[in-house]
Order: sequence, then C-alpha cells, then structure tokens
Amino acid sequence: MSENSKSQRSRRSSGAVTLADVAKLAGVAPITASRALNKPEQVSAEVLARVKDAVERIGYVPNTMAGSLASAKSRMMAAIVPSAVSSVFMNTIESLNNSLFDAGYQLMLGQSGYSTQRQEMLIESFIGRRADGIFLIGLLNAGKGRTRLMASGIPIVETWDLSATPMDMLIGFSHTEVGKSVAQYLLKQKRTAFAVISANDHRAALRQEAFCKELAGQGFGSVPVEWVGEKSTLLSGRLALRQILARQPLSQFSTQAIFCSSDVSALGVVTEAQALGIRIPEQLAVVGFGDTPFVADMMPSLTTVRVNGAEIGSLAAQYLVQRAQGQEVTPRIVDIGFSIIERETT
Amino acid sequence: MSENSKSQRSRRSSGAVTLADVAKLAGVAPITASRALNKPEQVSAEVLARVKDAVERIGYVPNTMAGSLASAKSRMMAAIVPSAVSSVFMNTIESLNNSLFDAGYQLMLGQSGYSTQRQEMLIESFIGRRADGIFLIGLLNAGKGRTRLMASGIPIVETWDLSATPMDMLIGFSHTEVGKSVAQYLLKQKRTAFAVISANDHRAALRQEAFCKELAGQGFGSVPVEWVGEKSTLLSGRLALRQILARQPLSQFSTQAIFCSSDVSALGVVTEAQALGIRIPEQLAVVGFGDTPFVADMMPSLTTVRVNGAEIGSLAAQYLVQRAQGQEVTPRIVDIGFSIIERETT
DNA sequence: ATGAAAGCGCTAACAC
DNA sequence: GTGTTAGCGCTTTCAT
Repeated sequence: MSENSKSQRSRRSSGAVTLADVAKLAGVAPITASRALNKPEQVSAEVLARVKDAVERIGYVPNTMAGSLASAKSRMMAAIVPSAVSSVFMNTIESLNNSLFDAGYQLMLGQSGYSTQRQEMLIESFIGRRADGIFLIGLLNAGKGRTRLMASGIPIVETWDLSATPMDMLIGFSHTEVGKSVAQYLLKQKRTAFAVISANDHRAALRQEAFCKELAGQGFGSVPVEWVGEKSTLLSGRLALRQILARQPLSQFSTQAIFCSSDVSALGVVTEAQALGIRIPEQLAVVGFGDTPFVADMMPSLTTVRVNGAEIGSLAAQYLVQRAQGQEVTPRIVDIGFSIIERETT
Repeated sequence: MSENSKSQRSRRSSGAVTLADVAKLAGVAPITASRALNKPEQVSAEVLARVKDAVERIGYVPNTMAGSLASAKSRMMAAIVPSAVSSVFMNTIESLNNSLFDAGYQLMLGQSGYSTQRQEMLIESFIGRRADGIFLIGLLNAGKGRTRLMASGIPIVETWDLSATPMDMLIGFSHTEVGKSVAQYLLKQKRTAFAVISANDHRAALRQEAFCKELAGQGFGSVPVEWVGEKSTLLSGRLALRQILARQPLSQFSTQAIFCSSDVSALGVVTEAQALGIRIPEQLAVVGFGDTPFVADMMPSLTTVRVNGAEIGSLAAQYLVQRAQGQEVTPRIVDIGFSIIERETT
C-alpha cells in the first residue's frame, strides 16, 4: 500500500498534479480531458462530468505555460507606462486591465520610468514572454525597440497621442489640438496676457507649443513658459507661479491666464495665488489638464481638459483581444478627442 | 536555392527563430547556446562570442515560456490590488515593480475591484501561470482562495495590514495602532469633540474602531462616524462634514476634530469648512491618511498619517525574490510602522 | 466524440 | 567546457 511504485525514477517533474492525472482518474485520454476543460461542447456530457469531478477531487490547476507553449498563445497582454503613480494614466490602465480580465487575459505591467533603455528591456522581455498584445502609453520613437516590436508581429496599440504613422493601432487624441483649443478658449474670454507651466515631457510640450503658436497667430507673442521637470507637483506649480510673477510683476496681471500641463500643478498655481491674494478668476485664470476626479469639487473648482482615459483603456483592450484572435479591427487609428471643462478658475 | 527543403512537413512551428537556429549558426549544441545566454561563466570566451554574434545576426529572442516550462521557474510575480486608481497603493506597486524588474522578474497585475470572486479568479489564474511569488494588498480572508494559495506552495506576501497568522510573509503595520495614535495625538491637543469620516473598507474600519475605542477610554463616548462608501472622494468628504454639522451644530464645534480615512476626504472637509467659514485648525482640526504627495503643499497643509508604501513594495520584492530563489527570509512578519505628520490642519 | 502520436522551445541531468 | 538525451505539461494534427 505504501510503496506506491514508480520504479523508473523520472528525471524531473514538479510534483504538481497534471492533466494526465486528471485523465487517468476520469478514465479518458489526456486530450479528452483537455477538451473537456477548454472546449466542453466537443465532449459528451458524461465525460465532461467525470473530468470535472476528477479536477475537483485532486485539485488540478492547469499549467498555463505549457498550454501557451503548445498553442503559441500566451493569453497575456503587456502594457508599458511611464510611471504607475501618475494617475492620469491609471484610469486607462484600470479599465484596460478590467476589460482584458473579462476577456480572459492577464496583464503584465512594465514601468519605463521615462527611460528609453528600460523601455527597450521591457519590450524585449514582453516579446520573449510571447505577449499576445502590447499596449503603450504614447508613441514609440524610432529605435531598436520600435524595430523589434514591429518585426515581432505582435499586435500593438499606441495611445494618448496621435500620429499618422503608428506602428499598428492607435487610440488617442491630438495634444496639438488641445493646446490650440485652450488658447482659443482663453482668447474668447478676453484674456490678454498668458503663461504656460509645463512638465518636461513630450506630450505636454506638444500642448505648450500649439498653445503658444495659436496665441502668436493672434498677436500674442513670447508667452513665458516655466518648465517644472519630469513630474509636475503641487509645489512645482506654486514655485512656477512665483517665477512667472518675478518676471511679470503683478500689476500686469489683471487679465493673466495660465495653462498648466497637469491638474496638480494648476492646483499649485491656485494655492499660491490665494496665498498672494490674487483673485481667481478675476485677476488670474487657470486651466489644468487631466480632470483628476477631485478638481471638480475644489474651491475654486478647476477648469481643465478632460480626456476619457477609461475609454482609451477599454477600447485598446477590445482591439488587442480582437487582433490576438486573428480578427481585423477598423479603424486602426481612433481619435477619441477631449473636452474643455469650464469651471470656476476661468 | 529556392526550395530550401524540409521534405518532412513538421506539424507545427511558430516560424520564429529558436535557440536551435542560434546553435546551428554558432556551430554548437543547443544546450551550449543556452548556457552562453544564461550562464555565460560556464562557457569559453570564444563560444560565448560566437553565440552572441549568432543571436544578433538572426535576431533571436528567447521564448521565455519554453524556458519556464522546462525549468519550472516563470520569473513572473503577481500582485493583486483592490483598484489601480487608489493611489495610496500605487507607490507600493511602483516600487515593487521596479525592484522586481531590477531582479529580472515581470509583474502581472490583477485588480480585485474589492470583489472576492474576482480575487479568487485571479488567484487561480496566477497559480495556473505558475507565478514565482504573489503579492497581496491586505490580508486574505479564509476561503477557497486562501486554501488554494497555501496549498500551491507559492511564496506569498501580504501587506498593508498586520496579523499574527499570515499565510506566509507579511509586511505591514497596525491600523489599530494608527487609530489609537491619532486619538492620542488629538487628545494631547486638548480637542474635546470628535468625529470620523471613513471609507467602507476593512482597514479603514480598523482605524476607526481603534480611534473611537481609545477616545471612549478617555471619557469621550459615542463619536459620530460617517461612512462614505467604498471609495472616498473629495466630494464625499464635503458631504460628510455637512452631515456631521447637521447632527452637531456649529456652536459645539469650537474644539472639534475629524479623523478621515483618506487624504482626499480630508481635503473635502477642509474645502467645505472653508466654504462655511469654519476656521482650521482653530475651530476644526482635520487629520487625513496616506500623505499623498501634494497635501504637504496645500493651504492649509494637511496633518496626516504617513506610511512608507514604497518601502513595503521594495521589501516585498526582495522577500519574494529571495524565496523564489530558495532562500529563507527573516523575519517573516515585518511591522514597518507609520508616523503622524503634523501640519497646519491641527 | 474520442484517441495516438508528435511536438511547442527550452533546460535538468548525466555523461565525457 | 561541451554534448546527448529526455523530458517540462500541454495541444495540434491526423485517424478512427
């Protein structure tokens, strides 16, 4: 009873319960057990019941990696974000992940930390892990990573930006249009002196450029721009406002307007303005970016640019899953737009 | 030249470049190529160079899944978070992920959405994918998921809470101590009327209970508690303050103090108080939880409870990696503590 | 509807 | 230091 033989010592074996064990217990061939679990409609009701029973009895958990290797489908998707804490994107990641989960996919999350080298390592890793699809925040610049990815044949979706020549699929919006629209909006408000506080990232720079260009076209040249490094914070917004005021004394500020590259730096501007006794929006108009949930309920509530990040995520998931299953998607480039939410700071 | 034979049609083959191709090109056996890539010190310099050259020339990317299957090591870790957008935890996830990346591991991220069913599905999926370690926000209640996990033998680290009987490893702190300490802190300030605004989650409830219990012990019974649902927002903080004021008119508020379960609801309280002309901290003291980066720079700056979430993440990564590599870790239970950051709202 | 055989691409184990 | 052999646990292909 005790020496439950197996004279021929097998070389390895993780010791875990395998599909073969289930099959033996159910009295069927391994492949039949496999079908019972994955394509139950191809199997008789009786066999199905026996297999399910066996699974329960011995606590079988399929080894997905073995299945993936055999079927060349990992049922895993990968996402590369600049950083996990910048919450503008986390809405997108949350809805991406939820949609993928519902479709039976797992998400691997990679943080590039705004480093090209890390990004390339992540890409290499994701190709090696045979991700069924790759999601990117932003566009991927020409370079080794881009070449590798395109050669891999893995479905890719770039997001949160627009381009006429994406690698594969694209779901985003035009930061240039954002900058332009905000400029037009502030001009319509009869503001006549402007400034920009911008984080030092590509998409923020696009908004800033378009903003300044539009203003220049309307006769307002040389708009001061304060750069606040890679991540904007409330404090950097406060300091930036001081810098701007140092260059342009308060007396000139009667119709000043500031476009910030993020809600949090906009909050900094509002905070500093309150500390300095500058009235908002009478003396100073402030526009943020992101529509972070709480800015609607602050005092004063913040005028900002809203982007439907959750929709980017769920649509990206849908696109990736479709493509992973061999279907085409149309259109390959989706502009989901944005809107300016007018509140008390303007 | 053209019909590059292979008369025996192989049944499958993903068409991708494999290690065998590299080996052939380098003129060595596959296992030697494998060693050159994974254990370069076991291989002669010359072979190493030839293999690396071959890899470059044909653009080989190792199929990690095949390697994982053969070695029974996936080099993937899994994390389950309640939600991706609740940024208290994202610091932890960010540092967890960065540390894992540096150690050569990929992170799979799962969102339970506060649902037990989803959590169990995620656990099942992670076991099936043979994660080398599992990271959890919070403790896992007794149930199917817990049983499964413990039976799997996978290293597990529970975080952001404390327990004498974790499944495996634990890195957290005592929410009970937090509640108690905040109560003591406010008592030391000579506050004499208290309230709590709390999200409806397990850990927040622990803080609230301990807070109230400590106050009761000092002669302040029946502290009003406002519950604001699963996720607290700035707006819910504002509304909660109104509810509290409706029950306890302003006249009694001269030494009122409110403990909020999150920084964002604390901000709501501050905002609403300002709208109502209540002076902070003279008439009302407010304490938050989380030390969200920007609350230090607001006006007034927020007194709050700081937890070193990044340290939880990096220590968890270190523990999981060590255990995945067969080493033991000590201690298995780490209390990383917390601190009350005193600022202008108290 | 079920099964036998043959791998998926890699590495552990054991030579030499 | 390098090679041979035999799997890891599953699914595809082809046959019945």
